[in-house]
Amino acid sequence: MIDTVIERIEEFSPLDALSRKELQVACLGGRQLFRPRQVLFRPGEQATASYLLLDGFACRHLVLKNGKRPITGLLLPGDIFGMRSAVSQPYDHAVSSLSQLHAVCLSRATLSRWSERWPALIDALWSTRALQSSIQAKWLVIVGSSSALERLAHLFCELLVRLQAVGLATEDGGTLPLTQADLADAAGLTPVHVSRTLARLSGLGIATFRYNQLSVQDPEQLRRVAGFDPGYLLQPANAAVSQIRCASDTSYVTPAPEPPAGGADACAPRALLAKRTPIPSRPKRS
Amino acid sequence: MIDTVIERIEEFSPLDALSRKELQVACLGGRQLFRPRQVLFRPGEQATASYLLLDGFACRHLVLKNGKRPITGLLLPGDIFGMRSAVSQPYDHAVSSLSQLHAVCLSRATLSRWSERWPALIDALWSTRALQSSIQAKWLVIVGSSSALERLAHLFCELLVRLQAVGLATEDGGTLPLTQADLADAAGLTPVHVSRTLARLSGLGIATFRYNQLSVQDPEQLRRVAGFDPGYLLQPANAAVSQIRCASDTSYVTPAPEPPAGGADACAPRALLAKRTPIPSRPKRS
DNA sequence: CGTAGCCTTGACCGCCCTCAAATTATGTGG
DNA sequence: CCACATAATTTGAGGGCGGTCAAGGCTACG
Repeated sequence: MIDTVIERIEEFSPLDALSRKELQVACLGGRQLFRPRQVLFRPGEQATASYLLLDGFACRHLVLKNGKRPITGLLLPGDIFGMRSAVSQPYDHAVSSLSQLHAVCLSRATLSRWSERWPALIDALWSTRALQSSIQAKWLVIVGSSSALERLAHLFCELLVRLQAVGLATEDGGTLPLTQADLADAAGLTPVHVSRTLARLSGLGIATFRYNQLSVQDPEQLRRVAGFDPGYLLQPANAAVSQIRCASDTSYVTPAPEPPAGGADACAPRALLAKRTPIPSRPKRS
Repeated sequence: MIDTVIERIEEFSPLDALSRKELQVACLGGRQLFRPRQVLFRPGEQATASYLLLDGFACRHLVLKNGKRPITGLLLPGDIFGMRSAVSQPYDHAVSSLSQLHAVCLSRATLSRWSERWPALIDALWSTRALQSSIQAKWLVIVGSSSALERLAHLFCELLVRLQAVGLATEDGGTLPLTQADLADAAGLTPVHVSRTLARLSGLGIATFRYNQLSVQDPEQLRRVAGFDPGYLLQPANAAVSQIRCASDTSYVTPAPEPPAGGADACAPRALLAKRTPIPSRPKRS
């Protein structure tokens, strides 16, 4: 498992032999076991370390006063959490395990050491975090604009693609250590309605989810129902890095053909010139 | 307006006289006018500059095949957009004006120059961007777990706080250059239902929204209905900076009392020791 | 074999969507 | 200033999706 996880991380930023070795050692040494439904981070907490998930599922979530537990992100093997907090920012949400899981503890000291000696390693870790933000943006769109069937279908598509990246699924299915209540909280539905919707998905001959096993009978149909476009999951080469990297690191700001000097640049009012089609002011829905 | 916007930006990262001057000059020189409902950025596009909004509203949004136009973020005076794209990443959504607006064009060359000479300035700009991500996370929770009344109330609360930061509103109201259709797309509702819900908000004696004017009769009640907690809008001093800044910039990773050396750190399995209360496995819903 | 957790099923209902039409701003040219 | 067109909002009727409450079945595990 460790090796697949590392391979996946390398897809974000290539690692030389030494930094790969460093990561492997950390994985073997800092490994920890968590039981299901344990709270790993609380809101307001200042993390002293971040974690790299090796196996099992976790989630970012809130606990509201009305008892709801909205899940804002699912964490899968290969994902990292506690990164921002380990740097400086206190948590504004909670992280909890959904299944039993193994995670590697990366202390702030370790991160600090790595960032001096193997920046590519840190870049890769930040990139996986950036991907999580991208997923969150997609969730906002999905939850705000689609039906229960579409939401679950989309969630399944996403999870399968993410799990395939670490060899834990095919497009025909995989193991999802989630309850229907977890799916409900992630999709903004109730468990009861998740149950009914899963029954419908199954009845349509598209996919079944039982005993933590997702089996997709008709992958193409599943993607069509979900309106799934995997684009947001593809880490655009090194681009994901720059998304997070601070612009004051000039090595990432290509100096461009030299500014025309002076205060204000000769910046063409592109949008005004380009006279583009306006937004359809009130498009018909569905 | 320019001065209030700059003052607000300074709250994220203090500027010395020179960089403030630089920003002022840019604002005066690179200023551009956009008409309402113009597309400023398209998905897939590679921006050549980013923009600082001086007055008027804009939004980040998508246009789906079914005709829906989910709004994933509202851009207010003092907000910045095109920042990531100007650095490297192509856009994955669109940015459009909602009202007539003025924005300052900051070319990549300008950003590059600033990041060399006045990193604090760039930090401040990135911080405002980080705040937008934080808002997006909150929207995901709101859209996924609350009613139309709560969503609109929450949106109003948020907009008022954000506008107060640039002196464009009080807690009793302000001007929102938005249509009900815009509110609908931002809240994941239909315009028809927004109309009804606004009528209800007004009927309850809480707030009225007419002719682009939001008037809050009972601010306390509005916040209560919304379940509004402004915490996510407070830029935690300099913390927002680090949220984006790459950890490989070691000046932001406090070196800590020195690692115990060696590969794996003596990292206590905190969560296992701390035997915390598990997540309420299936809490009653409101 | 009993208990607890998870899932299913049914009945009921309310929120919100859809379609459609009327009404009220807003803007433009005469 | 009025006539007209367009956009925005309101209102009504009807219906479906998804929530709520509650009971019963299934699985796992001690």
